Amino acid sequence: MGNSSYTMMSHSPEWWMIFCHRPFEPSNQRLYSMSSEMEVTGCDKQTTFGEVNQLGGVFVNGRPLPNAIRLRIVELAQLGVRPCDISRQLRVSHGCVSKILARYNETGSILPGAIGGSKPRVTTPNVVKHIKMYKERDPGIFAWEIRDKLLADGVCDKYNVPSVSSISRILRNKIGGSSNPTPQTQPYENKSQVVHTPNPPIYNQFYSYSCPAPSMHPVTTPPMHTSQHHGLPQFPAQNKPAPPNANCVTPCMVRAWTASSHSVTDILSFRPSMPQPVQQPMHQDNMANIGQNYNINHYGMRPSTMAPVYLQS
DNA sequence: CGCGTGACGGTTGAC
DNA sequence: TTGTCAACCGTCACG
Repeated sequence: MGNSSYTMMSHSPEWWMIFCHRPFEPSNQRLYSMSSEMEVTGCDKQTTFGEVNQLGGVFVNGRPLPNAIRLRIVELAQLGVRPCDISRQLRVSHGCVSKILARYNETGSILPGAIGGSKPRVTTPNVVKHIKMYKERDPGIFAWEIRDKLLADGVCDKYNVPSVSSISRILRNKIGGSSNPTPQTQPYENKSQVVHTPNPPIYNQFYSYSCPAPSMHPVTTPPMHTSQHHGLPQFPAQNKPAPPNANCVTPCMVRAWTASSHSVTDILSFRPSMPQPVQQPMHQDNMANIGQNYNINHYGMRPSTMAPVYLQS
């Protein structure tokens, strides 16, 4: 795979911040030791990690690019910078740039998908309850009819409606219909309850790499005060009410299997030209170097004429 | 030359 | 506690 191996115990976003500030180093060589920086940042002291791609950029195999880079990619694209130039400038493979921009175009989110874990179960207690109710009302009802009713009644949507076979299994195992005489255990009963929101968030933009189950307590968006979340640039929601589905703002990785609500405009609080906030995050200098090519670019992104507003961190 | 895409090796987290 | 599985990741090479 990559040009060099790495060893590290964890990939906290802090080290990305360090990477982001490192000057370019030649490719095809093992990365610099991180020990001193890690001590400074309080991260673990494992040394040397990361790989270098053909462009000289740093990446960790299997791990998403840091949000700062992802954000930067979208920002540059919005400014009309061609993907190939973004790729070269940020030293990210063009495939990755293409992927991130395509995802952004499709979902409005710059954030990576949910890594690991299992797909949320669709046969939640509520769904089972409704299936049971349908069956009681009409013992001769077919599974596909139940499926249609779940959709029609809004119990499920097209993304989380159980399959006909799942419904049949539920009828067989949990309701014990006479036509389904093979009771079996239902391994997923009372397991993770799917929180059904119209647009479940993917991650907090400053997701950490491990966190407790996120779906238990959706919370409303609090004002984002001073935060030390991993040192990534943060963006206030000032002048902008919390999006209705921004129900997870805890700094944790949230599993979601549909589109995200964490659009760039949710993360970046674009606002009309006004005095810039005092604190500027990383990469601000780079913005000055971008040609003012305010055309709709290849990805159909309208370059923003508003300045991204960053939170103090 | 720019870009989309799939294979690949890797990581992650629920089960 | 450990292993499995299926999701995701970014890079690379190809067309």
